[in-house]
Amino acid sequence: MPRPASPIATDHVILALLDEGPMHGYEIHQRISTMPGINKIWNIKQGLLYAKLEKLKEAGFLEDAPDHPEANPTRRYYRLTAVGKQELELWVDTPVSRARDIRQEFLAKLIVARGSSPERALNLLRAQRAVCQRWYESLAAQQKPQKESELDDWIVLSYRLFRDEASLRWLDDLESWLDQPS
Amino acid sequence: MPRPASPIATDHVILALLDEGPMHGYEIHQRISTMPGINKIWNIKQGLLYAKLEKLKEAGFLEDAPDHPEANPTRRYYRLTAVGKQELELWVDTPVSRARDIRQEFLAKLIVARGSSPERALNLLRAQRAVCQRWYESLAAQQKPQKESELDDWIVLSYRLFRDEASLRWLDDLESWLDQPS
DNA sequence: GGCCGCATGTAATCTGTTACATGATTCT
DNA sequence: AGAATCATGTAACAGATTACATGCGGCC
Repeated sequence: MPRPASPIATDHVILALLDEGPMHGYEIHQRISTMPGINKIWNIKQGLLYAKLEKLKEAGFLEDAPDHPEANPTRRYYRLTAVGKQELELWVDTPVSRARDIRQEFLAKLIVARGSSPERALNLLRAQRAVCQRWYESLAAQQKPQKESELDDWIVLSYRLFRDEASLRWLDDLESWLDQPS
Repeated sequence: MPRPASPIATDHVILALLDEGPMHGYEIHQRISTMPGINKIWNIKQGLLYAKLEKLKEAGFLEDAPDHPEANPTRRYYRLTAVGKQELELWVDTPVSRARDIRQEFLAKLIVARGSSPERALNLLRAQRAVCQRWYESLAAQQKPQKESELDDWIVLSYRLFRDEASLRWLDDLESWLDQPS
């Protein structure tokens, strides 16, 4: 199964839920749409969820759990496979590599990581901060163009500088916030 | 022709290019992929561009320009219609209504507006700032949850606060930068 | 009986990406 | 002649949304 080029956060949140134990589609949908934090980031449509579950099964990340006590023709339970678990762990511990992925994917990782352990969340936070720092520095290394003709390039660049600088400060704030359980 | 729910910036950049005069598909693609600023935001795939041109024609925003001196079976020229021009003007002067649309769509509008006139760009900038301010205030009105269970909600909220605050400062900076042609 | 909530899906449509097919023109 | 670039498109596929279809069970 080819790994998608840009990892899809929604899939991994499904895996994270199933890490708690076998679950059926409807329940997954209920859980996701009421999960604090996650339900502010995106909402998955029911139709798509069922399709995704089948795909995740084909990819080997999930398997049917017909032995589940409540499994029956009207309730189809899925369970996380070892491969799925491994995929999940890797995803959680890997910071995102594009600034635009902070908004949804990094937030999802962080929430999932916090559900696992505070240390894990802190490690992710620090790893992401280091990546963020590199983005910022490579942007800052580009100098303002003098020519009027390149002012449009600079507008885009300046936006990214503000955005990445804000991300850095936010990550710092969050770290000190999560570090001391006050 | 139904207006798409979330306006598509790429379509309007195509309209903006054609506002300069009739052009054929290949030329539009070349222009877009070398346009300062715009080419930092997105790149349109050739295959998609030709499909889009046909759709924009069906929607009445463009029309064929077979009377163009260089039009021939191998070069198909399009021209902006009055409806297309109107659609373009409206798009340029309307600030984006979701924070996430700053990154691509607002930047595209701003660059197109600057191509039209400095005043237009400044007006857009100020209108967007007002919208941004409202986002920020409605976010800031929500208080921190006390319960541990809602900390995940707060993480998402705090991210948005940082992001929107950075957008505001950036817009202010840009305004003073563009206001005085130094 | 009729409605609501549970539970699973399918079909149509849209937007976009990748890759390919086709042929003309221009450059060396 | 051959290669690069100009120029237009098609086909296959992927991801998501919307809307619909189906059936079960409990409640009023």
